[in-house]
Amino acid sequence: MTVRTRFAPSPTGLLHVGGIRTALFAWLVARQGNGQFILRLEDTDQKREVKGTDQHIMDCLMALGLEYDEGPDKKGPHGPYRQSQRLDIYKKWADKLVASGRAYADPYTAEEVQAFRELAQKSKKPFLYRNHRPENPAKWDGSTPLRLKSEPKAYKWHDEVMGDISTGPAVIDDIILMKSDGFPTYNFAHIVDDAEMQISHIIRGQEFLASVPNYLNIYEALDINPPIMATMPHILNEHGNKKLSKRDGAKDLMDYIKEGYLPEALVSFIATLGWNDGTTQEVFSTKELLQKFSLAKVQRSGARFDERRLLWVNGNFIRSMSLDQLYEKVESFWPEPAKNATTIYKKQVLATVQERLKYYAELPELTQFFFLDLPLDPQLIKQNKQLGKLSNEELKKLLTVSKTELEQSDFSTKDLTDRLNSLLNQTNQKPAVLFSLLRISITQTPSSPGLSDTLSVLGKVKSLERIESQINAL
RNA sequence: GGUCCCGUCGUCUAACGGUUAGGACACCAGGUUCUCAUCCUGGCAAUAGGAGUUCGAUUCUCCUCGGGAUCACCA
Repeated sequence: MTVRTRFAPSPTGLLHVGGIRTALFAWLVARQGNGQFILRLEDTDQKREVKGTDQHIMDCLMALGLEYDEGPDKKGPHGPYRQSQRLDIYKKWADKLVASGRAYADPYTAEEVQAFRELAQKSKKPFLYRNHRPENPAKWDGSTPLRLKSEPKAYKWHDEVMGDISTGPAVIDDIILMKSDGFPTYNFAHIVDDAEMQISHIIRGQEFLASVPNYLNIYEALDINPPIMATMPHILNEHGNKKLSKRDGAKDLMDYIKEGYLPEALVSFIATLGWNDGTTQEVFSTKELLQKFSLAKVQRSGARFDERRLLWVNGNFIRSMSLDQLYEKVESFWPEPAKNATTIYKKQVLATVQERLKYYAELPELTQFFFLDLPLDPQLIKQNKQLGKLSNEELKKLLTVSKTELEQSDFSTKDLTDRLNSLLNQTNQKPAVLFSLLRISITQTPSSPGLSDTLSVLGKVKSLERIESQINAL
């Protein structure tokens, strides 16, 4: 069997972590099986469609490296890959069902159906349209909905993730296949498309699980063998009480890319949200995922989205890069004043912050003092536990002595370290006092890389200049 | 409400029916000549509850409770 999986989003909004995980797993299954991964846009609801989101979806997949073999912008043998361009195909299959007596025209208005529904709710019974099925429906002319003439029965089926599932006949109903606007419903369209496109595995979110028995009924009516099904549990928001959604503050996946999260880190994090290989491995490269992923080990319960863990994973990837690699990735994230700095200088700066960078967008905050003189902030000294106790005169004295000593340094890290040690002896001060004072004087920021590294990279002229400014300000 | 799925540290998770219930994130404490970070060491912290099967249950069964999904001319 040729493995063919698909990602079939509707272009009605931005893609977040939950949606992309379904795509990732489908992609992994396709690549593992040497098969194809297909992108299909399910744009059958013109009202809900949001312009531009189709492109956004494609951009997200590309950003994460989830390349698809067939899709709206990629030719394939089973196109087109937009449902709105396949209406004649659905019509053909619908006619087949009409001909075989398994579909009929819905004679009621939406209001009438709604009245049935409310009646059922009042008597605390589940609403079933088939209880109102007309005896002699008119011939379907496309101006009314087309409904499945269902055959209620119990179903048992296997889900690659959820295991064996069984339901009773009560969940089977005459669901709508074609809407009165000529578009198919999702329920019908995806079955037709998956068959036409020879999809082998349907990998999708939990929201569809309850509808599977109805789908099985359609598959039978159409005489199609259902594909393998795998249902992904939802990713929940950080409170664990709701499925992740944009409205709940779930970030658009592109936002993470823009903030400088690595695609590989996002992939690893998303994959391990509800999946693990059974060992204690916490971070996976895409290559490793291709070797180790399996639907059978996907968790059945929903996982919460915890951004702190993503932060850790991302930092992990950043630290594992070579300086040159990192330098390349970080190019567009430098602070404005770094524009005129040399490559060599920027690389030196980058080396000092590589281990404290969690995502690229932090770079300006972490490094700006290397590129411009920040305004003196007296609070930094005042609020320091040790320095706050000293008088301005004492501080001045310490800085002056330090300046004199550092003026003789060649500003190599080695020499700086030696001279800083010697200064500790000369002034009889603890590092917590002297080094803090120097660090604050030079960076004017609450936290920064180590002192000798910072001095060395910043250089003799700038360093002494800043110490001088601090002395004058006291 | 009906139906379906799920329930191990705060979070992500591991544990052929036999483990002092393990790891990771987060958090806390200590160390790495200063801060932040990294790294190292240590700490906190869980089988939702109750029956049953069994010599023995996180694991199997049932009930209760809790959470989620779904019940649209949305997907």
